[in-house]
Amino acid sequence: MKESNKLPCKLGRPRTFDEEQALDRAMEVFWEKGYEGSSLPELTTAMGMNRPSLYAVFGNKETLFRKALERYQSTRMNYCDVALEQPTARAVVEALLRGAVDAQTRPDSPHGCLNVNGALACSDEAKPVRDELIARREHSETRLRDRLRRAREEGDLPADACPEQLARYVATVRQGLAVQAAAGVERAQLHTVIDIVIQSWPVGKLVQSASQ
Amino acid sequence: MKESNKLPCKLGRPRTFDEEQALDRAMEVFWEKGYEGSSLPELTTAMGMNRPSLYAVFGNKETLFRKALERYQSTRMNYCDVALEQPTARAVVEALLRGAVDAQTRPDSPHGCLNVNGALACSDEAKPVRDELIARREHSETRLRDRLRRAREEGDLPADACPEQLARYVATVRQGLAVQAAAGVERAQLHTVIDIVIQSWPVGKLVQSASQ
DNA sequence: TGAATTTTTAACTGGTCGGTTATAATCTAC
DNA sequence: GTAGATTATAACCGACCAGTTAAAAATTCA
Repeated sequence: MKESNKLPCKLGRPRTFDEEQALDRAMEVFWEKGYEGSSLPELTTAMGMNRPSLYAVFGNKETLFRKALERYQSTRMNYCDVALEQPTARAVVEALLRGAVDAQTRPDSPHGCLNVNGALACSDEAKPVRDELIARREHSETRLRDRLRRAREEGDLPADACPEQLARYVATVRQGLAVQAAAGVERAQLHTVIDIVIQSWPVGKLVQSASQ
Repeated sequence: MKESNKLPCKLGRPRTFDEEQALDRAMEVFWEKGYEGSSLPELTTAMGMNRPSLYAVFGNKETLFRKALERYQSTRMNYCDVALEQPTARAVVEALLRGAVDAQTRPDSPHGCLNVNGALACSDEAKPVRDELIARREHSETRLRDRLRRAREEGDLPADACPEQLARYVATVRQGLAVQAAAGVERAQLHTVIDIVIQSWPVGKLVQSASQ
């Protein structure tokens, strides 16, 4: 059984590519064109490697995509951990949204979020990867929900606040921002959207009575 | 010049399909699988017609998609006109968002919004289609912005409110809801997201001071 | 009946898809 | 220098893609 040893052996002809850099390039192609919109010739060209090497190192297109997702998580979504450690729920939400917008509008990367761009609607063949993306977005929402539950316990949110609902709300805004970023909306404009969310945080009876 | 006469002539072999119904089926396929994820065999099967007829009646895949977009606008986005005629900005926004969620979570239709699902990230070949969708979403946002401007003139919104920013915010939430709906989130849960938006509307200095 | 018109059917076109195979090139270890 | 290991190159595979063509079938009108 010939298992793909990822470590480039010292024996044999040397590789002409760096595995991590190649994965970054693949991530960017998927990010910009989606899973189905990315062809193998595009991927191999961007990655600076030939097709048999791609299959030897990364398996196939789907496993390459999943590894690109992992890479995206560890290099572009690292603001999430920082955000969830903020002292207040309000600061958590703001850091999460502003971090998302900044990551989604970097001039040196495709715009939008790979976890949304990768596959939103797709053919039956691509549905496993779409479901993977859905699961990742849900996981992110779950982490926020748990953090908001803690905030309520700490008195940082009103006792009648609903962490599930608030997390769903923030996740919705975040995904909406991703759609806008993918469409080319400027970073500054997206931050003004976050201003509105933050101005009215936390949403509860206090705000409701004041705004009426 | 043989222009495609859409009207089925009384002469010749009769059609086995209804043009409007066929377009509805095509719309649903594009809605569920996106422009690139929809193949011609899938489309012709769903539409109950053969390929030469499809080309004779609808042009090609891209023009079929654009006609499906028109059909979507006139049959599934008709809540927009009603929403924009609501008496207050708050009622406009609520009708717009609730109408969107209801249209995006109908049990007899694909979930999500065709204007987002159709093409978010795609290959170079499909970019004209993607740009058409972006333009349609922008147009929708522009209509809301104009309505909010009117609301400010009418004193329905604070004088220091920013219609552009508010419209962008609502559009962002709306597109976020579309992503969530496409992922299979329940209608009721999405309505609770709207509850939050509406509770804190209008967002302004009043709310800001109250929430702090 | 038969000519004209339109649609259906089925096969075909060149091109691209993801994935594989065989061989040539390039390295280390001995 | 040579054997063994690994990668690069290029051609190939069957399947499917969007789009077209040619002929058969079904209708109306004369």
